[in-house]
Amino acid sequence: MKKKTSRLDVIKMIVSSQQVGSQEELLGILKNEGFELTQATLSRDLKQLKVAKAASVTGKYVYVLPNDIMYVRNVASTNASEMLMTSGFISIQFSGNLAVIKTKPGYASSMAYDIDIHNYTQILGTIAGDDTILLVLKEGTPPAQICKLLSFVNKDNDK
Amino acid sequence: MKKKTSRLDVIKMIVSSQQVGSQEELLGILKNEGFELTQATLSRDLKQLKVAKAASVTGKYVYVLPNDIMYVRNVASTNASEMLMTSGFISIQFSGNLAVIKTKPGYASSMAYDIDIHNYTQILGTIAGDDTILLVLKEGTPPAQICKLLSFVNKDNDK
DNA sequence: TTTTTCATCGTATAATTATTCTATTTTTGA
DNA sequence: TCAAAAATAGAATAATTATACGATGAAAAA
Repeated sequence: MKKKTSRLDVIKMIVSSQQVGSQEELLGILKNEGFELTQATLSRDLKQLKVAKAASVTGKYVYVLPNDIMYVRNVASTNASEMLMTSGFISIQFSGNLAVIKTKPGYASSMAYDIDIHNYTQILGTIAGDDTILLVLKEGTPPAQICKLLSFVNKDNDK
Repeated sequence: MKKKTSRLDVIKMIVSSQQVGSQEELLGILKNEGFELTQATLSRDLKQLKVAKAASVTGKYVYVLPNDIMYVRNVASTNASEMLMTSGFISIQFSGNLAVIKTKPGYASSMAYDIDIHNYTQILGTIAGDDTILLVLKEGTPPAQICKLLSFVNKDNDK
């Protein structure tokens, strides 16, 4: 009851915040959190939470929440924002599960390409004209998340 | 090599079109397709493909691809869909009342044209880039129906 | 050609995870 | 409250999957 659901919540938090490679390992972490349970119970918990074990880019198997199942974290994009920002970006607007990016003339297709190669799971695909890019977003993805992905974050001001 | 990559492709198609619950089971299906391999190799393949095993709504564990992409088998189907199947089709994904079709580079516009001329009432219109097509669907149209229209039907059975 | 390197894969086995069976606790309904 | 039903979980084990190791073959280098 109370105990179980709170345990499930903790499991979700652990799994989403660190790389857990086995149920034994997760069991140890839970123990530190004050949860005493066996591997059998944990297995049932994970099944209920629909947590999956998937290969990560590092070649290890880690547990992932159902929302992240398809998500491979490719973190080598520190310069991605720089690239985007310097390649004619003008604006981005959202409408439902679509986003429209305006660019300087001629910049759209190369910028769309830059977006494409990242294989963001939240962006199903892009179509570029000359100065406009249409992004089709995964359902339910908040605009802020897309902005963050594309590093269109407002770092200095809000106006 | 050639053999391995084609095998990986087949695995992707199988996993995306049917509910596979174990590597043994998948091994059997692959055998029917003419692939001889062991569970060890399959385990490695799945790791490379980043296929995950996750609990499904039915309470069973099934393998899932790292995204929602529906891969399609390239079998000749003699009708209008043959054209689609042989013209660079790669994958189709859905998001709300939109579908995004990925094609080989350069194939999108001709494929979109092929779709357009059918005047499907469930497809309001298409927009094509170089390797991506956006389909705007009539509201409420289930993805499966679109796949059927476009003859992306799952021919999953054991023959 | 010969050697080296690299990728692939099978065998056997280790490691991991799911489940059966049973016990205990909690909830429900009268 | 009390009995029945359902939920929860542990122990043991079955089932499943990953991997160490060695073998093989193909490509690359010498």
